[in-house]
Order: sequence, then C-alpha cells, then structure tokens
Amino acid sequence: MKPDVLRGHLDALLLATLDGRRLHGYAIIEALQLRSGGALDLPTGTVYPALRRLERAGYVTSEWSTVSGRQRRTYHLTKAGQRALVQERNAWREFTAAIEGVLGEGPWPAQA
Amino acid sequence: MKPDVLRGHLDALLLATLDGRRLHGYAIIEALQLRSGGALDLPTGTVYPALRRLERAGYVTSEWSTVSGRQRRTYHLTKAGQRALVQERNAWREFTAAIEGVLGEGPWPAQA
DNA sequence: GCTTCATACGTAGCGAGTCTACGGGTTCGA
DNA sequence: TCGAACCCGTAGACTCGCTACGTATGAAGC
Repeated sequence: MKPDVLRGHLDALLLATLDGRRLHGYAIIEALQLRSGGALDLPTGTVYPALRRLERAGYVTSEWSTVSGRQRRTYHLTKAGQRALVQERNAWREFTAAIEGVLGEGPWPAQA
Repeated sequence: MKPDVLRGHLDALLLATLDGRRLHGYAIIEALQLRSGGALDLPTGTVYPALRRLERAGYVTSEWSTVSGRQRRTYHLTKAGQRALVQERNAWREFTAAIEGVLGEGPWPAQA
C-alpha cells in the first residue's frame, strides 16, 4: 500500500478503533492489523503523534497506568470524539462515492 | 471534503478519466466534477502538475492542438497507463476493504 | 548473569504531493 | 468595452504520515 493513501483517513481509523473500547497505543496498532486483515501495519511514529493530535483536539483523553512495571497510556473517546467519528464515517462514504463514480468500470457512456 | 483525502488517489482518478477518451486538462476537471456529482472540484494547480507527473512516468502522452485560436494540450493513455489503471483499481479495492474492516459499524465484537 | 525478543513509550526531521495564489492569453456575448 | 468562460501553467507553502532513532521493562533461554 502506498504511504500517502492514508492521508486524512488516519483520524477516522483511530477513532473507530477506540469506539467503545479503552486501548493503549501499542494495542491500537495491533487491533488495526487484525481488523484490516494485515493490510494496515502502522509504525509507532505514525500512531503516537496522531493520538496526541486527537487529544489536543479534544477527541480522546488518556490516563497513565502501570501494568506489571510497564507504563501504559490508555486512550478512550470523548463525547466530541464520538461525534467526530460519526462525521468521519459520513465523510468516508462521500469520499468513496465520489471516487467510485470516477473509477467506475470502463470508458464512459456516450454523453458529455 | 478535507484536502488531504485525495492523496495517492489522484493518479487513479486521472487515469480513469482518460480511459478510452482524449481530453485536455480543463475538460478533465469538468469531467471529474460531473462524474463525482460535484464532490470533486480540483484546482488547476492540482491537475496540471499531476498530468505532467503521469507523462514523465510514461502513463499518458499529450499533443498540442489549436481549437478556434485556443491552444490545447490533449492527453491520452499509453499502454503502460492502462496497465497502471488496472493496478490502481486493484489498489483502491484493497484500500477500501482495509479501511472498512476498521470503520465497520459500532464497537467491536467480544474478542481480542 | 547475559543476551535477546516482545512489549511499550516517544521525538526529530524528511519528503511527497496537494493546495493557494498568482500570471498569461483567447473568444464571445452583453 | 468589459466581463465571464475557456485554457494553459508555475512558485511556494503547508500538512502529515513515514523513517530512523532513542529509552526502558519483563520474560525466556542458555
């Protein structure tokens, strides 16, 4: 998968991953792999900055906890985050509809 | 529509638009608007550099022509461009499958 | 005790590519 | 004569995902 195709869709992925769950960063990456059938293997340098962006935006909050001596930062959605997720899903539908209208099979019908 | 979401998909759009047709830049922009139901309104500063990139890559070729005193550069697909289009369509399917696997409705099933 | 791997956090800087904002020129209708 | 539509193009900014790196703990193997 080309690197750039995720642009602008990463927030939606992260919000959806946290929908109804509390996860820490590393677990988010694993969850994304699982749910995408292995297609999405995001490096930490992609995910952590994105999570901070979402936190600054007020879409997620986080707490530190220590599990068997290991520091973990666990994230979960805020109300605003859930609203944002709804919007992201709508935006995704519009986006795919637009692209598929163009990508649709074969040469165009005689018109225009 | 957020600006970045097109990243990495623009080539596919342009190749698909030129599939079986010869169009000049301005007409490509109009065609994209039409096919996407108005959702895609690309500025010339996006389209022209992209076309040159595709031309450098050998996916399209172009000829100048003069129509009623106006200079036009008409583009069409090469063989390599058609192969690239097939690949782009496959990549698109994989991409949407991956994202939709994650975005799928609601909280995740009890597991993992 | 030492190494190695999986777990877990994070930053700095790069790079690609889309967008904004220009600028040039023609035709045609009001 | 003036504006709007048509048509080409470039320069530079900006965003944000990726690469590469650094830190630290726990458990397993030897």
